[in-house]
Amino acid sequence: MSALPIAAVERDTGIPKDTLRVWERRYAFPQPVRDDKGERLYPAEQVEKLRLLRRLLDQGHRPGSIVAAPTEALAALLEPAGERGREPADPGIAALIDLVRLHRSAELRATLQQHLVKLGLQRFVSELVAPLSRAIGEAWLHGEIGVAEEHLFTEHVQNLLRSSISSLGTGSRSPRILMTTLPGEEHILGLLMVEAMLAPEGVQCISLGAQTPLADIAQAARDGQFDIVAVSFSAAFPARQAFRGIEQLRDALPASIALWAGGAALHGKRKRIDKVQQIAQLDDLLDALTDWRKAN
Amino acid sequence: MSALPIAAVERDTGIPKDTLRVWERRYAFPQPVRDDKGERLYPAEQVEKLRLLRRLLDQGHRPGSIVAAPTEALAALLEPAGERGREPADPGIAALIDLVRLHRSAELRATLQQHLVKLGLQRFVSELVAPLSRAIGEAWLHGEIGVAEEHLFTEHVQNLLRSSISSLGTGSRSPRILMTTLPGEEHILGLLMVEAMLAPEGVQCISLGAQTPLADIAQAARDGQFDIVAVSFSAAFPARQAFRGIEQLRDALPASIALWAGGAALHGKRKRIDKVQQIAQLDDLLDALTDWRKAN
DNA sequence: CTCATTGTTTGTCCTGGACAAAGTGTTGAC
DNA sequence: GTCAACACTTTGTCCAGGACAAACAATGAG
Repeated sequence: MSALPIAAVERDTGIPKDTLRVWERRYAFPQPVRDDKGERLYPAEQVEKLRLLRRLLDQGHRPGSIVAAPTEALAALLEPAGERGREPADPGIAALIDLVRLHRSAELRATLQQHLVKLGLQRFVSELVAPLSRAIGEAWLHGEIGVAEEHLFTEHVQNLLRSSISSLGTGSRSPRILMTTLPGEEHILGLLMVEAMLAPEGVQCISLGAQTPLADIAQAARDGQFDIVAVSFSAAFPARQAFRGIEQLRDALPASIALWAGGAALHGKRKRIDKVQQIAQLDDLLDALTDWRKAN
Repeated sequence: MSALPIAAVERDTGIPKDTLRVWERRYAFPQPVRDDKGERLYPAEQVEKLRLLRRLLDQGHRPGSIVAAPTEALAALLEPAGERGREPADPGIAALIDLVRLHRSAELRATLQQHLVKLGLQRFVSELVAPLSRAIGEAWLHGEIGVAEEHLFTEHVQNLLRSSISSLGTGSRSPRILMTTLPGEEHILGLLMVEAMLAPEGVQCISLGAQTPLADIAQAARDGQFDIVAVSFSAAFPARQAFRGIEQLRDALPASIALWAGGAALHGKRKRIDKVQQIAQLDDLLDALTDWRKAN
């Protein structure tokens, strides 16, 4: 557990091998030990710093100014965002985060269930789950919770959303929507939130889960006579790759099928793509749906 | 859609860039075109052959004898396995596969639901879902269904299993089991099947979903006072990597916490690891559970 | 301030070499 | 004939160091 080979570091941090080597050459960090074969072995604390760097890059920092900096200076860089962006957290959300942090599975589930019943599915998603996931993401960004806790949270919410959606039964009205994520995007919580917003409106939502290759999406959309294809991107997904993927998918789809794209990766970027409906917020989904139904 | 850069081919086929280049050097295949910057562009039909090669490798063929061979010869190689291994398929399973192939979502769901009610959760999993997933995997291997259809099937089964498990409520008896997959393994159907087998026995199952880093698993297992950690591996996961991961996880866990490992990746390999309970079949889970309860 | 131009940073790709681990085949003992 | 030990071959992954276009920042003109 003390030192990892380069392939493991790539998997754990999401930083490609090539980039790890070029950083070492240019910025003198990381500086892995070498084993008897001369291969790189990254000590745990350097991997930790690499994870931190990844977060900072996602926040918009540039490698030249942070890779070589000492770890303490980097930790400080995370703070401003914390102070600036952190609203006086909703007490309900703070309580839920505590449950996650303390591994109180049973209570977490019960509390979520309670909110769900009180708010109804759509408001539960847009008013609680969405800000809560953002808060969890931030807490992870600041090292306040671990990966396991984040996974635990995601699982519970997924279970809740899936069973709510299931109990609604298959929608019967148009449009028919095919939902999935592109290759490289494994997070499906966003997708489920979309489904939870739309299913109560009688929409026929079919999800393919994560990472469907472009060609297969297009094929399935035609075969299944769908009206709309919806894809979602988490904050962790590189924005450029997202836009490239959306453009390619738009080209692969017949003009008669609409393409909806949303998620944290697209926020803040003002880039627009022709003939693609970009969804900035969950609530916008309902407007987009109304528009579509008017037009068809 | 006509030619893909090397990074896209890696994503689509699962074959690493390094391997693609070394195959080109050694076996004169693939032979990508070069763009004006001198970078490789893989024509669609070569990518198709690469996908086929990937399937054959998973079946146990070796690169030296298949990479250079013409596509037609390779297609023929897939047949024998089909003829030899294919039992006179269970009519129920064949009917379900047809529903998947034809994108009959509503009927698929209804039929599955029907089987579930008839068989009960545990038999539904061990007698229907397990052989069905194997059959789906084979159908994909032989190109009879696409990625989208496979995803569709997985989603439906997941929804069904998750809501059944949810409706059981949290178990109250010991042991407490923490379930997840290791980094690189994104398939969680196996995990859900395990949970579905154990939850009716009153076991407290907590799932972290896919790809939890080793260190976080160990941490969470200690923090949550779990008795057992269970990990699963799909057929697509490379066996060597699985064994290495299991060994590392065993070392990271305190001796008081048991480690259970199972899944298609471990089948056929007779390798045993000390102090790890290897689960060959789903039914063995119940025996393992009985053993654990006797011993504790 | 807005837009176009120039300079810098940065990720990804390239070549060709190396080597250990996994796999295959052979030999010899029982 | 079966099994274990050995040598040989195959194969994936790593390495170094160079190159370049796309993204980004800085500068200057209208």
